[in-house]
Amino acid sequence: MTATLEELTETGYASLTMDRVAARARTSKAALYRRWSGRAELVIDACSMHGVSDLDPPDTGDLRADVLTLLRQVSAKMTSPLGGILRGLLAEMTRDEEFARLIRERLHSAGPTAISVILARAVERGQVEPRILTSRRATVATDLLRNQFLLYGAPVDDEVIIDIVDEVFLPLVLNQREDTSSVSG
Amino acid sequence: MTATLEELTETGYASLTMDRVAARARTSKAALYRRWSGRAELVIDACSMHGVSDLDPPDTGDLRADVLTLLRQVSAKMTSPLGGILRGLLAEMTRDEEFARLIRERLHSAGPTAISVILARAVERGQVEPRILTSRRATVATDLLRNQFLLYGAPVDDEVIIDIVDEVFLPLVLNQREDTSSVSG
Amino acid sequence: MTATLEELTETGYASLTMDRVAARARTSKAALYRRWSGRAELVIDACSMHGVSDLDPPDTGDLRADVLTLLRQVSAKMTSPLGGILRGLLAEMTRDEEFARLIRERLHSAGPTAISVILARAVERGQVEPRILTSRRATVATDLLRNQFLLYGAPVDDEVIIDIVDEVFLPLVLNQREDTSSVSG
Amino acid sequence: MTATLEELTETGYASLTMDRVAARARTSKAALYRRWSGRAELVIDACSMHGVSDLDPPDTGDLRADVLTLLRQVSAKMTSPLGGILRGLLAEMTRDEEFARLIRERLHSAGPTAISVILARAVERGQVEPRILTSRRATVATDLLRNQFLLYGAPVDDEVIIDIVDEVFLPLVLNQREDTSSVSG
DNA sequence: CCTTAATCGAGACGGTACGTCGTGTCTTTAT
DNA sequence: ATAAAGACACGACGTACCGTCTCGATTAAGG
Repeated sequence: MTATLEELTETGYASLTMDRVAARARTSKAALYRRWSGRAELVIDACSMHGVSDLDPPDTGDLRADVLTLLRQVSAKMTSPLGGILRGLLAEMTRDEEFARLIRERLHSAGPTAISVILARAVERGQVEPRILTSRRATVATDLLRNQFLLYGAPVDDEVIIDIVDEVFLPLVLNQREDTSSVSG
Repeated sequence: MTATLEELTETGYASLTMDRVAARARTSKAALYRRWSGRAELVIDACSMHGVSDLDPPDTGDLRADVLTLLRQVSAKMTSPLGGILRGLLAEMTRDEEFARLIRERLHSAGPTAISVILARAVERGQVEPRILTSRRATVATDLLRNQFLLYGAPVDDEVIIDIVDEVFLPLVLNQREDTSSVSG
Repeated sequence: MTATLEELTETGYASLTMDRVAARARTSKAALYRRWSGRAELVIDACSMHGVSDLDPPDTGDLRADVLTLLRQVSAKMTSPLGGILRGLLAEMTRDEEFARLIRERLHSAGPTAISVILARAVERGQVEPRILTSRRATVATDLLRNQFLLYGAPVDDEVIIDIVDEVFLPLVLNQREDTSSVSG
Repeated sequence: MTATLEELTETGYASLTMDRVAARARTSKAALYRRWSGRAELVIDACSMHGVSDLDPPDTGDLRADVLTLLRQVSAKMTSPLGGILRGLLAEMTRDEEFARLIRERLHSAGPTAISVILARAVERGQVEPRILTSRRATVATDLLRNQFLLYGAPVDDEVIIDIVDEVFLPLVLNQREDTSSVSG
């Protein structure tokens, strides 16, 4: 619903109310509750409909540049109201497991999906070993960025992003030869 | 306030109300608002007073064992009401930067503090290079665990914890010689 | 609202609270505030709906008897919770002129209306001159009774009522012939 | 207490709070409660100390002029915060009879006292029969004025005051000869 | 002159009511 | 028959005063 998105961008997730969404949409609360069971569901749907967390994975031919670009994109997204939305939804995951699953599906697929595309290309170029794609190392960069955002807010300092990439991500995913040159060099 | 903690453990952060805390403490809402400016401040204080996020860093003589133990302790903590509290407070960090800072100080110091103690001992044993202590790599384990908890809830699967330690943490912090022996050994 | 009246009769105007009225009516405070802007408006409406200040003017064929009966009826009414209500509303007339007007319309019409009916019949019988009906003398009895109640409380002594009628009211409204016989006789 | 009077004139009786009086007097609420048992007592004392309801009975040599002047003085008083105070105190008379008595003594003596002085002089001049002094007729003018104020607020229209005097008061108190000359003349 | 009392201001306390807001459901209108 | 508009019961919010009570600090009186 476009009214929902407008409310989200104007007042943020915490201040969004069903009343206001209904009023702005020139409809009734009952209509909202017919389609969504509550605030969180409404917001999730509004976000995923609008492709809020969609990212087009950069393709520069260089893994490091790709990852840096991706993280900067994610950081920029979090600076928008989406940051507050993510916080709010994480808080509401305590309600039930079903709802938690829904949130994960709709909101947290973006980063991991994009990073796996980037990594897949690096694997094709021989920079990264294929087994990395299915390991925990694949999502370390986005995971750390998300953690950084949640604790320290957005935008994430570019130094932190570079740190995550050069100090943690690249040493973990680049294959041996690259690894040694990067870490010990 | 002990009444706050009782409410937190019984009904969780999301369901905690000032009215109930006041009633249980046999005091008045006014008294609560005199000391704390709202629900979040009250909870933060209650938690930090009670040392909710205090951890005694394990000391087994083995870095891997220490870290595994620590992460399991943190996971256990998050399984308690503290998990919901953390989620709620992260959501409320949008209010203002001052409040966000307060939350970071009171709640997120535990993990990093404990891991740095563990790492310091590993440095003394020669397992880890001193520069790691001040690098981003030091907190990678707790950061990833926190991220895992926030996305997937508690308790965190022990396999995930082991994965974080063996796939990410140890390769990043152990020096070359140790690295090969530990990971490939 | 019947709940309001019950509260009024049980605890009086001063002790009536919106919370209790809402609770007793098995409704919500919000519903009360939607219809009435505050305690006073609620009470006014409750009283006038229930015809609290309605009086059926006595018709004995004798002006003196009629007026005595009326004043005794009013005195009896004031002895009920209505007395406290009147006091409370008079105090709240300071709020604004609009509200003051409302109170006058709803609560103070009873006495004057009844007395004018009584006087009109006396006019038909030739006991009272028609011009009295529109003069200040018409309401002297009820005005003095009200003043007496406000200063000295209810019930008003029957001697006072008789005094008001014989010493003040009748000498003022009875026509010349009657006047001389009554006052100087 | 001067602070009480200042509060009364600035915010009126209804808005007067013990906290503010204490703050303005640079003293403590405890000190107030040591001397007075509540708001009403405090206000009564403050008023009677300051002679708020003191009136100096006019002496023009003419009963009608005296009474008109007196009523106009009273009306002027009621236009000041004293009007609201009177309303508030009348409302609080429901508390207990002892308190009601206190209010009557302190606040309602002014009008009646002054009018009896005026009437006494008229008796000396032979305009009024002595028995009037102890009858209900003596206070009719002030009683009606008070009633008028309570119902319709202050200031009381001068026409009303004149009406009370010429239509009600004088016909009741002037002796026969004066009566006919005054009313019909 | 010092000490002990008493008194004071300042203000926190437990309560209670306020009036507002948001929720999720249920009812009324008016197509 | 549907859907907007909105009333409804519920309950938490944060504020304001109430009247009481506990502090130190400042006096004042007594030793």
